[in-house]
Amino acid sequence: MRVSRQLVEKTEDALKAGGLPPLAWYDVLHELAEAGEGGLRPFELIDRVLLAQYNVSRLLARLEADGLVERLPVSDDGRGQTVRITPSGRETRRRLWAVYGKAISELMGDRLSSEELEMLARLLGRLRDPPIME
Amino acid sequence: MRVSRQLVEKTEDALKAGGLPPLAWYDVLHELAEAGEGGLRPFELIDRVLLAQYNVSRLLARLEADGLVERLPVSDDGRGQTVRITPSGRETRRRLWAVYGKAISELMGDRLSSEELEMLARLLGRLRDPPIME
DNA sequence: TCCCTGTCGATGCAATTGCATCTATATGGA
DNA sequence: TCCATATAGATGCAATTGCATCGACAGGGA
Repeated sequence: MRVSRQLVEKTEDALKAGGLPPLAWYDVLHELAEAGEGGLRPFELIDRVLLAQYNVSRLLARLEADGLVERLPVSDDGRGQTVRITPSGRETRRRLWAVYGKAISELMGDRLSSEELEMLARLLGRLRDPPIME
Repeated sequence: MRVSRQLVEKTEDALKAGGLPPLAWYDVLHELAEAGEGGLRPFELIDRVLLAQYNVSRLLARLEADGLVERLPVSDDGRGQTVRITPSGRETRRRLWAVYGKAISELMGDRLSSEELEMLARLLGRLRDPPIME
């Protein structure tokens, strides 16, 4: 817990220092970028990014207000919507990654060998729910 | 990040289900219990529990309002105070631990062997700041 | 067709967090 | 002694989070 807190905190600090939005924005933009032009439904986002429903709802509102995503009505479900990343959103994601990726390599890559990193990933994977056994 | 989020979330859920306060309360009560009758100054607490200063200040106010800690003026520094855990605070800590400890064994102890747990602790220790090299 | 129940997403309200700043005291130097 | 600076801790205000609930639509059975 302590380690993950420290890592997140330092990464958030680096983002703030660069005048960039928080890590959660990266997560969402990343998933949406992966999803491509088809976009994603908010409920799909929810189980990918480990944020509560109301949190996703509000984060999407902020992303939309900043022009980073757009919401499209979905034809076969009147309740829903599809969220798609915009070019500006891709650009922001790229800038976030420049800082985020750098933080990861400094905080992790530089401290552990690749064997150790793999071992760490394997052990943590076993703690995931659902567990990843490999 | 994902794993630690899940672990914290599940542990918090277990605490809530038991009508208990959040994990941060445990951390502080734990440190104060370790510190014994001498208590701790708030600033000492801050670097032990990885909470921001204003966060500690407010958490202590809540703990005091609940009668779990008491604040004593400190003779040789008029700005400061000493925070000491009360019997009721020790009791609460005990009840928190019953749930917290159980969560740890279910979420970690049951999923990894003791060799793996030790390996995990060693790897994470290397990521700490300051790093623990052993 | 008409409910009943379930799912999608939004939101009012209270609690918490983050940020900046403030007050009060301490400490060291001119 | 007096002042400048530093440290301990609190707090006003805005943003975010958590909780509960709501409104809207979907889907299935009577």
